[in-house]
Amino acid sequence: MQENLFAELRAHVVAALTDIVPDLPPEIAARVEVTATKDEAHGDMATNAALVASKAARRKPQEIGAALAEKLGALDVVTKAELAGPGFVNLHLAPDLLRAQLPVILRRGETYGDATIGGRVNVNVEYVSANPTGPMHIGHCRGAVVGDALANLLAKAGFAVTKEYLINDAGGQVTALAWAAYWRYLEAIGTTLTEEEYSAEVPGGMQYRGEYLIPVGQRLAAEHGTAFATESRGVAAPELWFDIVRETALEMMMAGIREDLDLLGVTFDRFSSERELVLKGATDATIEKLTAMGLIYNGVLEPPKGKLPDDWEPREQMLFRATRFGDDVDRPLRKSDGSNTYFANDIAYHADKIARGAEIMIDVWGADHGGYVSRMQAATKALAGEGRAHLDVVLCQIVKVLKGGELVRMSKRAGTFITLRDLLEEVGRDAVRFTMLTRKSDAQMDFDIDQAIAQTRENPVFYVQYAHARCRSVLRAAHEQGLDLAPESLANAPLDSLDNAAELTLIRRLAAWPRQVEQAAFAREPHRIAFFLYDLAGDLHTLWNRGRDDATLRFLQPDQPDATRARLALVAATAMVIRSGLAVMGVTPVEEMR
RNA sequence: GCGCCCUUAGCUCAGUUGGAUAGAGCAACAGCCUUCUAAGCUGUGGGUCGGUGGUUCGAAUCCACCAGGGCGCGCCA
Repeated sequence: MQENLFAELRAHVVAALTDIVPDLPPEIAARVEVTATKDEAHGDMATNAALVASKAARRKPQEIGAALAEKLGALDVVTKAELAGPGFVNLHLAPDLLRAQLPVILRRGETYGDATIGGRVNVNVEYVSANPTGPMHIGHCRGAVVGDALANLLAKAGFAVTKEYLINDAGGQVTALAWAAYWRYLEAIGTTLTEEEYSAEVPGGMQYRGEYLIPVGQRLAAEHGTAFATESRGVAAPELWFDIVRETALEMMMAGIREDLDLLGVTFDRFSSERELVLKGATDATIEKLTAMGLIYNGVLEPPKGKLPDDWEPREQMLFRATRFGDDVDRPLRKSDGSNTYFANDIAYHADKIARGAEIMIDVWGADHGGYVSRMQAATKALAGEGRAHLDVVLCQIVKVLKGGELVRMSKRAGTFITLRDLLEEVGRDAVRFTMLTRKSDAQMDFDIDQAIAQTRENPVFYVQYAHARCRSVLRAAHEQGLDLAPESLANAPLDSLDNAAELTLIRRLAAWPRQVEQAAFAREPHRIAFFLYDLAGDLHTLWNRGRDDATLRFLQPDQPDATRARLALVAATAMVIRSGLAVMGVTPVEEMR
């Protein structure tokens, strides 16, 4: 008995097909699929084996299918196999085979569904990587949840996963942060400057005017008094204060971000610092390496088509030959002042990941970075050589927040944007995480606050949580009646009495969980777990409601201890799979609804 | 102008990687509460999968072109 019923049946199908077509090429055998049927009238599973083998065997699909149906129909585990449509073979499984999944689930617990397709390959999942210039807002939230769930999913599928966050603490925005924090410092020590007078003294003008930097200024004032200002409490020479102000601001911003991540339940194995890499000389070393490979040259880029930037002028720059790896244009590595671009540092960072052993890198980015994908992939191809380490990018489209049917406006200026913390306080962690996974990440999403906290079927969070709570409620009631609920005890229960259609539908769904994990991991689409759980919850609720019309279908049947134990096994297994799925999503299962 | 993403029921969205008669929730319509079990349940109606061609046994899915929406396009990160 295999844990994955689909894999088990597929093995039977491939064996039978090999008998019928002895010289079947392996690449054809690899295309054989065993899938769940859409329509239960078509049986439990269907295979495309005859269709994919037809061409290689030079025989009609129907002919191979008929032979296949005959062989498969003779198996103990198959009650009926029939040729259908253009050459599918539909399999009706022995109910015993389906029921036998329950003891497997109960014994495996939450590890049921763990897959091996990852082969312990090292995967580095990088997500969030919000600039440490302010609190996390809702735009970061989706990437955080998607990245975290994807990493969990890949781990469950058998990959060796590292969750990583890159702190962008090297660029010009950190300089801007320091100047903004310095303003709050001047305020804290009672400067007579106005904000606009100050801003005029800041190179490029002051950014980051949100109130969240006030505590930074207060701490600087508390620790350093007026030492960082002129005697008249004006702007002192940056040499005097800049490094300390920058460090203090960075430290406090990162502490806030880590708190936010913690509230969201998002965890990392590693925080990498861009500045540390730069100080180590990683960027220069990477540029040297690429130069040695003949991939760096100095040249002038064509101006972009369409509307020109106002200050466009042709300029010679150090360029990376991204076009050699499929990108549209070669990409600059140095700014005109000779400093490195962010792209250059990012190449060095990905080289660092490869050096640390990453075989697959997955970056979760916002959609506004979509134009950056092909150049980064070009760079990793250049660094890793064809075939080895490679980069996948998951783009998360923007999230619009709705409340009371109205769009909640977000402006990053003046701190009017919704922070992640605001959202968590209003909706709660579990609802935020689940809701963020109810769309595929490359589709735009409307986050409806009212719906996320509604207690109706429209709200998938509630619906799935409620299913779990109902299972637990039945198990609690059984426990109070003195029934033995130990997994091993339930696993040994006689299960023949589980023969109602709604019960078998639920078991089929449970049996599909391992395959669902594999496919979601393969596609790098954690949202599929949310949809699976929603369907599973629906099956459980349907069965529950059947008990309203037909009391013999209720879970606890005082006069029938064997039937009760069988149903408790089903309920316990259902709760187990829901927990297992919620664990991937990072959502807490609830024991009861309040 | 170019590149990437999106377009599926009145609305919000799935769609098992190319499979059978395209699914769910909401809304609409028709039934159902002295319940371990109505913070609902059961059923019905509703579709040219944005459009046009192509690839093949077979297309919502792959390719080309077109239309609409979003994002991006040298010295921001």
